[in-house]
Amino acid sequence: MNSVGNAAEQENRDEELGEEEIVERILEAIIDQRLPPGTKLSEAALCEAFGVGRMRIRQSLLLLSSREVVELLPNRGAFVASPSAEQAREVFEARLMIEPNVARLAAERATDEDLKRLERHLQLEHEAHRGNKRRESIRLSGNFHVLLAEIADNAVALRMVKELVSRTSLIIGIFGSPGVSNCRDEDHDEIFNAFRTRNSDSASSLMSKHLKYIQEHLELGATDDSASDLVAIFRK
Amino acid sequence: MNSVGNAAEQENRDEELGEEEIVERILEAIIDQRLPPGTKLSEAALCEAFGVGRMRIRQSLLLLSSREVVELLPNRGAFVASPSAEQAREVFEARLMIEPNVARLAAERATDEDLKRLERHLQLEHEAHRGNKRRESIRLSGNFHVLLAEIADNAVALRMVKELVSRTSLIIGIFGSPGVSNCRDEDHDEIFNAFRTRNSDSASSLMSKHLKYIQEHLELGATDDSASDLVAIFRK
DNA sequence: GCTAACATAATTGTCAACAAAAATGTTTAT
DNA sequence: ATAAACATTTTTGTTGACAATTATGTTAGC
Repeated sequence: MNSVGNAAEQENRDEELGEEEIVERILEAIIDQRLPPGTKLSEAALCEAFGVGRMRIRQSLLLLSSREVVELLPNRGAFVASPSAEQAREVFEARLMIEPNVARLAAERATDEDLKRLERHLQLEHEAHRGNKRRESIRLSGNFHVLLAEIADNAVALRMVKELVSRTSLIIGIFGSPGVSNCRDEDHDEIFNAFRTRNSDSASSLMSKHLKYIQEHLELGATDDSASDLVAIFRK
Repeated sequence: MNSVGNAAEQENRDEELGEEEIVERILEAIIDQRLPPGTKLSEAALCEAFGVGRMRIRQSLLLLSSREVVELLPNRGAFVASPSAEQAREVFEARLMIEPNVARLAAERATDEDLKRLERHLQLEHEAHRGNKRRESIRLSGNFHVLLAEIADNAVALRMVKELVSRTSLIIGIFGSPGVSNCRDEDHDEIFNAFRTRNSDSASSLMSKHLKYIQEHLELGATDDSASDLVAIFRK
């Protein structure tokens, strides 16, 4: 009926949803690419989808826009952000600043329990990869990076990595090669090996190479402006 | 009359204020320590102060809370955040991840015009320092770091540095030695010299040392929880 | 005099109606 | 037939009133 999602109102039994949950749900859908860049997020549709009042939705969209994952145009409404090539470069530049350091700290601080968590996670990644389930694969790939930030045990860095990973999902959706899953899990495996041997320098530099690899396999430089996809699509 | 500010309604002539401006104004007051940590930000007072409706204020406070500079307690209202010692450590750890890299990039990318801007800024810092004007000094010290992020020309990093600098102002207000201004401008001068000679490695490592210096001159480890300041104050 | 229960006031959270703007569809004139 | 002007519908933005919760002040009981 509406384009946002047909899993509506299955959560009505549990009283009401907080805005934090709504943000998380929408974010998840964006990361999974069920909500591709440019999608209109109409307030009415979201109200029905989550069974909440307009105010909640409005706050949630404002929060999402503050994370740069939703664009809020005055009197026009909310849209899933479609990052430009320039923004994509900035996101990766920022990731290269932060995540090698996060990986280093995580390698230093990981407990045995953390290593087990990582191992379980990598198994899931492999299964999703072998099963050729693209959505699941992208989601888990991103989650690996978030998991490292959790292990690094720094809430500030965690928030930043979460935002950068979300935006990267959008970037891959726009500039990524259609068939290929962009994080190859061999890279993640290598990083995990550095963790097992407590080689934090190695973890850091491997993360650096990994991010550069992802960026180099994007097709930046082409589609200049995101004015409207239609004009780009229908000119040969 | 109200505790928030007596410079009320001087902006009514220019139609209305957008939430972005309100956020910026409140943020500025927090950075200047005119709004110390823990201050209640009542909606009604802010409405009067800025001459806008309650919705604008509500949105602004939500935005500020998403930047971790305002704490939003359900049914209790908004308060200026008072970071814990643990959070302070996390903020500086994050700054140490990001800002040395920002300084390196800025040193590589600075135009002649940028160098002039930096020089002018350092003059202002010196004047504020000599004039013993603490507020202005803190504000300008923070602004130096933001200025580097602008020169580095990365919007993502700029946003992060802005947030981290804001939170650092709160941290200094809580854990800083009362009399001393925490950024010594000699450090900033040295970093600027690295810029002049285009020594980006030096800029990076100087920034690292600078941040460590600031952190070491805080008194972390003491006041564990920020339950309520009063109980801590009135127990001898 | 001190504590607990109650009543009052103030503040925050929510909703529904209304206003404003934009997108869409229709008519009309050239 | 095309394009501009107008009307309609849809969607967003804002205001005000009301409900719910918390804070404060008062009284009653011990």
